[in-house]
Amino acid sequence: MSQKSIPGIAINRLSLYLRVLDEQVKYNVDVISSQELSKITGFSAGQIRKDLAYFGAFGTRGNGYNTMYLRDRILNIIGLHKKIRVIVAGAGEMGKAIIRQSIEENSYINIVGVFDSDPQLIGERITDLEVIDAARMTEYVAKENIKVAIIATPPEIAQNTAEQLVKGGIASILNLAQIRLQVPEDIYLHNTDLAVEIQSVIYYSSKIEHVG
Amino acid sequence: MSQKSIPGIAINRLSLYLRVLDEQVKYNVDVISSQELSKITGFSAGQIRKDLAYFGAFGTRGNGYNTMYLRDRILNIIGLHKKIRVIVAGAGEMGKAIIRQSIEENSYINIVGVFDSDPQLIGERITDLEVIDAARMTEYVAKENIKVAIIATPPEIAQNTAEQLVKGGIASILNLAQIRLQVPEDIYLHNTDLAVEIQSVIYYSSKIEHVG
DNA sequence: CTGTGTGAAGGAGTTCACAGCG
DNA sequence: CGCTGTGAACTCCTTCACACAG
Repeated sequence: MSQKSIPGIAINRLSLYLRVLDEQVKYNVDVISSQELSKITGFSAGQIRKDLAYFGAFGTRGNGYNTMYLRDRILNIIGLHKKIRVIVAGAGEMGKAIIRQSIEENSYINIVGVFDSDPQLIGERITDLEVIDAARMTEYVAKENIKVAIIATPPEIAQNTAEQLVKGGIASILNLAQIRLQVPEDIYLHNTDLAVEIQSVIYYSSKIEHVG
Repeated sequence: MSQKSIPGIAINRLSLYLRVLDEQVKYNVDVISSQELSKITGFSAGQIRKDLAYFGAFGTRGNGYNTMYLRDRILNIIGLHKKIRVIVAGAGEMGKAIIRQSIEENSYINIVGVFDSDPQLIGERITDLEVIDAARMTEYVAKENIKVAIIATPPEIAQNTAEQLVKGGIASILNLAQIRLQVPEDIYLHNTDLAVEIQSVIYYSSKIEHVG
């Protein structure tokens, strides 16, 4: 099952191709070339072809890619066709932002539960989800067989939250808390640290005065 | 001023070293080795030394790095010592989350303005900031000479927002909206797309069943 | 003798250019 | 002929191993 040497970032790009394909399908465009995808996404046409070729030959030579077919292929590659259930730990502003964005702007992300330990938040509704007591999270993950979780808690409790998720049998975590987490080797952990991203942007703000 | 071939990701790691150094200074640790930094951050000791070496020789051989000195050097490298002013476009949940995180958890990010076009939000306070009418953003950026902005608007208005920022003279943008933006070449643009990150985590959730 | 600083080797990801299929 | 699919070249980043300073 281990495809040899697929760049991790290629998966991120597939998500972006998917978004473009959704639009094209909506506008009744049947076929799109790597050249056109390149113009829209900003990635090179060669890279797009290579990304797709990692997983198979989805296009028609001399013609391009069928938008509906390619979209379907990408959904299958990422695993979105299975509508995998995702939970969010933390119902603060970051948790709410994630849930709203996912529900309002992305039909492929299926968030089924939100947890928080703040009694003020428990029971509150975020879109159509009711915030559940975080004390019940481990049990929920185990019982419902949840494999993907997003940590959007304050940094102080993020490690403990991760441990509860692991205890419940989680496979994969997106950590949005501003702290490095320790998890067993067989758990996939991806950190997205917005403070780090901001600081990186600050760094470049002084480096690129009129290039060229 | 163009340092030769510094990996972009190295800057992100510097931000993380900075966070560790802050903690160590707080606990009155005077000296830290690349080995110890490695244990805390999870990056290899060699990589840490190399990252630092891109910018100079900050350690003492046989001893390690002075925590306060190294922290100061990193602040200077990233440009955080100048307390560069940052604005946020969009006062929805994502905007609020960013502002709260920055103000409560990160003393190096200096957010000075928030903008939104929703009359319901204009005038509302987020921590100590009052939401300003988005119609005044371009003028504000120009007048106050703001160089760094975060876009946290709905995707539909993100491109227009970017254009207003550019018109005002922005240098560098962190885009959190779920859309690809077009900006002039001399503007540094970094996209962090949480939907893409989630989908990537979903992809790996089915790929890494008990590695090894 | 410890831990930094660094060239050199290795690996990962991207670009190039073209062969090959429709 | 056009555009995909792909090996080979190239660039970028990481790891390695050791010289060297304190």
